[in-house]
Amino acid sequence: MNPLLYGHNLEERIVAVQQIDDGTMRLHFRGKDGLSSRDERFYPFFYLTDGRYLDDFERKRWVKKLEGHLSYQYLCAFEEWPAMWDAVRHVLETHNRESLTKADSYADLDTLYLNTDPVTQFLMQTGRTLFKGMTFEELHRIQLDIETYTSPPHRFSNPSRPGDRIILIALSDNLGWSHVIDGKKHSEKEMLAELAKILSEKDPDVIEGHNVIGFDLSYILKRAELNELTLPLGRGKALPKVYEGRTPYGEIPFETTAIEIPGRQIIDTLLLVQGYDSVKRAMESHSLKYAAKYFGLTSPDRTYIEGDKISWHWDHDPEPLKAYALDDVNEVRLLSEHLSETPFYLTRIVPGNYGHVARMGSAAKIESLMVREYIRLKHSLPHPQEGAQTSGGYTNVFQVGVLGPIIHADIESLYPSIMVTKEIAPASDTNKVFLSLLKELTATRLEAKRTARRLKDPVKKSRQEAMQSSLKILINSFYGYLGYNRALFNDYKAADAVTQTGQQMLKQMIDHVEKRGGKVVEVDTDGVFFVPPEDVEGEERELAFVQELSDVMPEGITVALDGRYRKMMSYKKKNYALLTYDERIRVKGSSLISRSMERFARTYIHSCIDYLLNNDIEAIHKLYGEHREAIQGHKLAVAEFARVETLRDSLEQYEQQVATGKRNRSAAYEVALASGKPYRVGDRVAYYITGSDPNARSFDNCKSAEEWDPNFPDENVPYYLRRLDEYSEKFTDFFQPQDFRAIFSAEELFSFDPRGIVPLVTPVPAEPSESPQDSPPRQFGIWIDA
DNA sequence: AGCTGTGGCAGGGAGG
DNA sequence: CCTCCCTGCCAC
Repeated sequence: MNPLLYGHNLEERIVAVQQIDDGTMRLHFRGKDGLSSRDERFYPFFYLTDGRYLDDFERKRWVKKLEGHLSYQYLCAFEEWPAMWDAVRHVLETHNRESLTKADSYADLDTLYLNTDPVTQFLMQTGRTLFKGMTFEELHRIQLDIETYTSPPHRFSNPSRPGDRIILIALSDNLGWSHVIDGKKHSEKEMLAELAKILSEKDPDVIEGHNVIGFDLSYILKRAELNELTLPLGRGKALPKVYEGRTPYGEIPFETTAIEIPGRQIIDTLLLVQGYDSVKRAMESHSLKYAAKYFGLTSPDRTYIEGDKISWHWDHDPEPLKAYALDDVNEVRLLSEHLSETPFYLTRIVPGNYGHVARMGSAAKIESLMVREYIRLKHSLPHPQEGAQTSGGYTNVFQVGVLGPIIHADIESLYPSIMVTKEIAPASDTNKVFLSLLKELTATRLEAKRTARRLKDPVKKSRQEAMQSSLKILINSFYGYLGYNRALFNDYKAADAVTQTGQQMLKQMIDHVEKRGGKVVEVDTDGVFFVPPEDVEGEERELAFVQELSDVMPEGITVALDGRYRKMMSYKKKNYALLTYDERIRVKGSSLISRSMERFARTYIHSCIDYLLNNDIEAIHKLYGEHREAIQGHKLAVAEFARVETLRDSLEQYEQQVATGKRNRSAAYEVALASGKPYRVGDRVAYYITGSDPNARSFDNCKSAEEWDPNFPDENVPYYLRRLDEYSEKFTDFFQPQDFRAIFSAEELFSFDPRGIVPLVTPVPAEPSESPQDSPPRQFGIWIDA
């Protein structure tokens, strides 16, 4: 077993655990051959925290005291203050000095570690340890959703408000069981006791729900407290642990609450959806209903009840509520199956339990791997570097217009490959763990990829696929970790070396394509779009050409064919569209496709691109005319022309910042304020522009989309016509000026003649390159450990 | 409270 | 009109 990837050994499986007096764990394993074996092992890893048990003042004091390589992260791991102080005192006494410096032995800390309660430690770790060797299907997962009563006129239920309470608890599991605890038949206290009883009998490994941490569990625990009931929801009747986050303004305790239930893992599908969308950025909302639809998990006869109708239903027509709640837990189960397999398999590798790994970011995962190995080596940890990274990927556009055929060649895993081949690693990583980890994870990924290809069984195949794709994300984060200002092992010079090398390699690829007679259209970071030389025709020759590119690259760097396209519309850097050989269109870039645009604009631009790539100029002219007419004739529904924005700050904060001149007025906030409704951070506001001035300032001519009345449409027609023209102007560079004017004009169709209009191709002149001494030196802020 | 990085486009508003 | 700054969203 490779110690770096401790826990990844699938040959063994822990079947039982026993605590020995001195705190050592006795773990019982069963080998793959089915034979039992026994191993006594000191429990090797603790729960790494970010020092939340230390207040800032104390932490800084220790950071200062333990200069250079420090141990504070290790010491912070102790749950209780007294235990930590004992540890510090003991270490200092043993070493007979006032402070720890470099590379002190941690032998003594092993002894101190015994001071923490091993059972608690173990239960915290069950996700990582007991689940090792298990498959996702073997987990017993229970889904939970509560419905609450809200006393009118409030919009959100509040567990502390008289009259508000839990009215239904819906449960289901992955074995086909489901149940509703009915608030009409039981008092709230009985409902909560029933929940504890069911959890104890069913004894699930995992509790799942959408916003289950932020809402359901918080609400349940608060109501239990008010009902003076202790809720043994954990294994061995352990009580849930609640960590109230310290918010500076002390509001909305829901959002900062962390909950742990010993022996069980909590999976919040809201967090999984947010994590998924933070990479993809394609979802309009992170609600359960939207996410279920987005992933195609909704059943056709599902019951929907609006949040503000729940209390009404409870009073007048309670039956549909049960169906609704059961549909919710059903969707949670499917959503979780879709998104939690990845973090589940990562718990084999990353220290931390399943619930924790599901919430961890990439940098936290890498850091925990690094720290675990340093502790295993009994070596101290470095302090984060001050400063900032100064460079990134190379991006350029060489041709604007419609071109084809197109090859997209990209360098496979550019940054990880550079780090491995050029041995770029943090300078502070004296034990050379970083690169070993990177290489080991890459090898593990390739193995999973090979296995996935080999397997026939779709379930096993998809498991390997989930494993390899989760490793890919982790591997790609190693570069980001180098430039992360809070990383213990960050190294900005190393990060810059990686991007600089990447730039060189991309330019090398561009040069070679041009040398061979290809026409480079657009490049970004690790890939090149180009029209191949004339002699390169057909897929086979294109592949051979890409192989040629690969051969001129340095050892260890591979170029692959990422895609081949009939045509490409090159617009600006990071903004383009592709026409595939099976006639599909792919649009990329914030100026061509963005959620901040009006919906009519998104479809309009998409259609224009479609017609442009298919050389149907007449259709563009027609489309433009139709849109003009629709706007002028008030034929668009409000959803088509409304803008939807997310409120990122509270209304109070917005008003205060506007009053002090720190911020401009903005339409979304003005609409929210005018509505008088209790908007909260994260709520989305849909609004449109009124009046008749095409250049109206949006913040004093805006109205909520809900107020729009199709019988008395008051949207600002000149304004929306101007928007249409602005969107049309994106296509200026694709035509001769007179052609452009003819296409995007309101003239009748019969007077428009598309013959002879051909989309242009324009080479982009090279930007004047800045000589380094001309640019002012980059200013660095003062580093503050917040 | 928790957070992987840089590069790039566009829109709104304020002020010259 | 232009420039600057800020924010949002997106590509990799």
